[in-house]
Amino acid sequence: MKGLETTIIPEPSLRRLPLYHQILELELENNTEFISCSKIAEMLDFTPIQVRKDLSYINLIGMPKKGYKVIELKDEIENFLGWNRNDEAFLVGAGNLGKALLSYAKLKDKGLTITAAFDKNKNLAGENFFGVTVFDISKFQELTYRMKIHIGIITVPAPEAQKVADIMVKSGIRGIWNFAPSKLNVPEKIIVQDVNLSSYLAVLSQKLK
Amino acid sequence: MKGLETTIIPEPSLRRLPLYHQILELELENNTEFISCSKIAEMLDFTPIQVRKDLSYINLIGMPKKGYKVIELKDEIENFLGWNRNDEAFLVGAGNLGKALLSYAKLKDKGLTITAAFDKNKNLAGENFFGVTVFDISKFQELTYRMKIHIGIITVPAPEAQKVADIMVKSGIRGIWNFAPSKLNVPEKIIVQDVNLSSYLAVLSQKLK
DNA sequence: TAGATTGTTAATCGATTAACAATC
DNA sequence: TAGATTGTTAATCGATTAACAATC
Repeated sequence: MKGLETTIIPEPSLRRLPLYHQILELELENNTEFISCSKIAEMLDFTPIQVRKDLSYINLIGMPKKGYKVIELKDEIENFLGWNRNDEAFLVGAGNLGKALLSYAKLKDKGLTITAAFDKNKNLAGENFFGVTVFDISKFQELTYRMKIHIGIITVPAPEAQKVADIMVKSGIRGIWNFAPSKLNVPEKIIVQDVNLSSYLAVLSQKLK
Repeated sequence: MKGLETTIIPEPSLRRLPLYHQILELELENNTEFISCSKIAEMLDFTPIQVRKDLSYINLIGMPKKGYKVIELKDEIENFLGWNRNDEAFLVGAGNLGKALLSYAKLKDKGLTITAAFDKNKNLAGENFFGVTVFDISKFQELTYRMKIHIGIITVPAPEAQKVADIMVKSGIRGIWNFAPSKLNVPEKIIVQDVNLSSYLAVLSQKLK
């Protein structure tokens, strides 16, 4: 039994864990057995100290002089991130961006399976993209209840995002992954994760100057 | 003439500016004339202090008791972010994600126009998506030189991203917006902006627990 | 053994938050 | 005028970096 007191991981560290995982997958393909923080850092242009600190939030001991066993560290990160559990999500907006996400098979390896897509365009209902069936948006609530889904993905244009969010909230969705460039108005208890391309673009342009 | 000493904006503040801009566009549609930091903060679930601090990096004075003129603040943010200049970019990878970006008309309002797309699939050469022509990847270098492009967007699958980055570097691209979940190996002087979905997903899952 | 690397505590740095004078 | 809000300087908080003992 572990202590009750668990240091919670800072968000910046949490965001870096998937990057470490990606490196570990590459190294595993090369049959590397051990990897050190310095090696990981070098590959990602981070500092070794930062990598070591980040990994300290994970339940794993490395070996002095050798580093971490690649397979163990990879598994432990997956474990920490919950990538071996499998969450199901519903996606709303079967346009190009929606289809891009549906086609992205790697999501499954990261614990997320999109089990159905929805769209307001009735012509799309019944279509199948990358093995995922599209339903009319009117079916969202019923199916969410029936399949006990609690993650929703929004890939509709900005002006429709709020309407979709309202439907999701009403249907009992607890977490929303929002790809529309709109600030969603939802009850406090709903988790919203925004992917805002404009912010990236602002940083890129600034750095280019 | 301004002083030589300009306080540079912290990256977190820079990333928030586009969010403020979005709010201002909404308010402008509503014909709101003035807006205060508190109002902006309330709409985005930020603190008023943070908004005020962020806006202080921008060259604009507000009016005590009233706030900022919506139109002025909007223009000044656009100016600060360089959204009235227009940069041209080439996109490589005309799959679903690539098409999603090509269809996203709002990019133009943010100073970025994608003027051509490239793909290694020769069947796509000559196709036109949302007004943008697709060329074979072999044409990338020549067209980049000729059109003096210095921003590249990578929307190919992970295993091909490095190859594309190499072509971009060789062609004189200075900034890369990378949507592939791979760490790119490029010379130090090249700016890379990664959009890593796994990091978002990690944060969302963590918060849901 | 010597040396490299981990794990962890302490120091530093930078962003966020607070405080408050200036102003309309 | 009183009160709300800006603009800016100071205090706080948290993440990053440094330092160093422990270990194989």
